[in-house]
Amino acid sequence: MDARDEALDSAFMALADPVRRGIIARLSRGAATVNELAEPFDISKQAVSRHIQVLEQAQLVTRSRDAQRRPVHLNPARLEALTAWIDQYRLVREAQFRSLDAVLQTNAASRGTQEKEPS
Amino acid sequence: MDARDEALDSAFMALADPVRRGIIARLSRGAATVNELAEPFDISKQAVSRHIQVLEQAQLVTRSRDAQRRPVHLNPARLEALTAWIDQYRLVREAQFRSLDAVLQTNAASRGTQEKEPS
DNA sequence: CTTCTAATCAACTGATTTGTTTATCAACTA
DNA sequence: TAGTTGATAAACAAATCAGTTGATTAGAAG
Repeated sequence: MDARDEALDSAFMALADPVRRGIIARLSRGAATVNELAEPFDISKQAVSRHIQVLEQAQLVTRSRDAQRRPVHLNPARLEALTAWIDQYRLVREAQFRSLDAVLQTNAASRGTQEKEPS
Repeated sequence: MDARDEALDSAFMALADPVRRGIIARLSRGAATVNELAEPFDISKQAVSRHIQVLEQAQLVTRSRDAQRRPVHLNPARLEALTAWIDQYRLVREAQFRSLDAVLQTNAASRGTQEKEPS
């Protein structure tokens, strides 16, 4: 059992906010500063700064230094970790659905639709 | 700009909890009842019931009826929607990294490692 | 030194989340 | 009928989160 993974906790939580997802979307086109990232949103720069801290703690973004600026960079590796977790279960289920399809095709609806667990 | 998507809000939020991720993991091996899902956790069945409601509201799971039981089923389509969102940005960034690699190889480190923010 | 800019810290408020316990509902069973 | 089981609802406390405003650090530029 995984499910005791704080990295997944913080990463999924970080993406559960439209502002933070907007920041991710912006960063996919290149690094940006806090002021640049805050511009499209109707909240204070302090609020955006804390959103970025949330993303940074989740390791979805990293930060560098350029004089008094602190550009934010996307970290695709963490995003990949999330898709890996999801696919781990999504693909299993879909494989089972495909198997079910195969069984139904093989049996060719030979018996009456007896369903205890409906699909 | 998407980022105003409440379905993504609720889905990512739902996965930001180890109990709910454990439920997803269990359901990837087949449907289960609340009591079965609650068994591995050290919290009350009521708490698990509400976790399932969170997953249901996020449309990550569905429920059917079997007498007084209410089996919970995984909904792989929603999981796929999450990977689709993530990949939308992850792949862009990784493509840019590959392009950067190509540029670096072409230039063959001809100039000193000058890293500013290419704005 | 003084001022401006980029960014963060601190304190506070209101809303939301997570868990508990108690009580209730609905369907099966004896 | 009464009793049992599966599941939920309601009310509450503790913790956390998202936003605000105001003050503060650190570096750049005058």
